[in-house]
Amino acid sequence: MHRLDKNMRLTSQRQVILEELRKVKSHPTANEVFDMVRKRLPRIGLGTVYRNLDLLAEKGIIRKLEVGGEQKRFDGDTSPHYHIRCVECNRVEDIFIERSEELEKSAASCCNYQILDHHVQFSGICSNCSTAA
Amino acid sequence: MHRLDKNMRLTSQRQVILEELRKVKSHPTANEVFDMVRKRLPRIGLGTVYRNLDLLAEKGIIRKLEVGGEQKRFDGDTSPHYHIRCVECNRVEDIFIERSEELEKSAASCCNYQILDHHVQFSGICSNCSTAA
DNA sequence: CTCAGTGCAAACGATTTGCAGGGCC
DNA sequence: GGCCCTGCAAATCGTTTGCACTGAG
Repeated sequence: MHRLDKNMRLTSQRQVILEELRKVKSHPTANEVFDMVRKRLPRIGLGTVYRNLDLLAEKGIIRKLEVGGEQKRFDGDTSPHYHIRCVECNRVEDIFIERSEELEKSAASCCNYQILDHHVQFSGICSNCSTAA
Repeated sequence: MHRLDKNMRLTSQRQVILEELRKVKSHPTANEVFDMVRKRLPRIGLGTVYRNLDLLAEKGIIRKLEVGGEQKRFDGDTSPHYHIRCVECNRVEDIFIERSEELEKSAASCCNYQILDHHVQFSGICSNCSTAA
C-alpha cells in the first residue's frame, strides 16, 4: 500500500480491495469490486467496499471515474491518462495520450476559475462491438 | 421548438420545459427544471419532466451532461462547448474554447475504437468560492 | 377518434448510513 | 484499551415505470 494516514488502518479488507483493483484493467464498478473481493473474503459487506473505495480515492491511492452511465467506476492506475467508453457495451478503456496542458491554459483564459484539473472522456464503439454489429 | 418527429406531440409541458431550460445558463438538474416549470404548470409531475428531458436529449434538441456529482444536468445550448465544475459549490459553467480535433485523432491512433465524440470536463474553484474561502 | 403523453405513486438501483460488535495499532 | 473499521440491514436519493386518464393531431 502507498502511504497511509496516521489514523488509517491497514485492514485485510482494505488491502484485498486495493490488490484486486490493481489486478485488473477493466475499471470495475463498486459491485464488480465487491464480487472480485468476495472470492477472497466471503463475509465482506458491500458497504465496506464502498467505504474503502471512497477513502482510497480521497487519498489519491486509486481514482474514481465519473464516466457517464449509472455507476461510478474505479481505476487502480493513478498515472495521468484519459478514458474511452464504448457506447454499445459500456466497456471503459484507457487512453494514454499526453495530457494537453494547452487545454487548461485556454480554459483559464476564458473563465475566472482557478483550474484544478481536467479530464477528457471519449466515446465510441470498441472493436468487439463493431465486428458484432 | 425545433423539428419534431412525426409522432412527437407538442404538449404544453414539453414546450414549457424547453423554454425554461433555454432561459437559463445554469445547467439545471431534472429536479431544478421541475421547480422552474412548476411555477407555470403547477400540476406537472416529476416523471413527465424526466421523460421529456430524456426525449429532448435523444433528439439532440438539448444536451444531457454527465459532469460528475450525483445528478445529471441539462443544457439548452447544443452548440459545441466544454464545461467546468466548481468543486466547492458544484456550479457548472460553459467553456467556449475551440473543440480540439487533435484529441480525437491522437486517441484514434492509440486504441482501436471508432471514435464518436469527446468531451472535456474541467474542475476548479469559481471566483465566488475563492473569495469566500 | 386514436394513441402519444400525462399525473400519480409505487418500484428500482446505486449508494449511504446507523449501530453494535471486532480487531488493528 | 481506544477507536477505526466492519458486517448487516434499513434508509436515502435520483430516476424509472405501470396504469388509467387526458388531450393533441
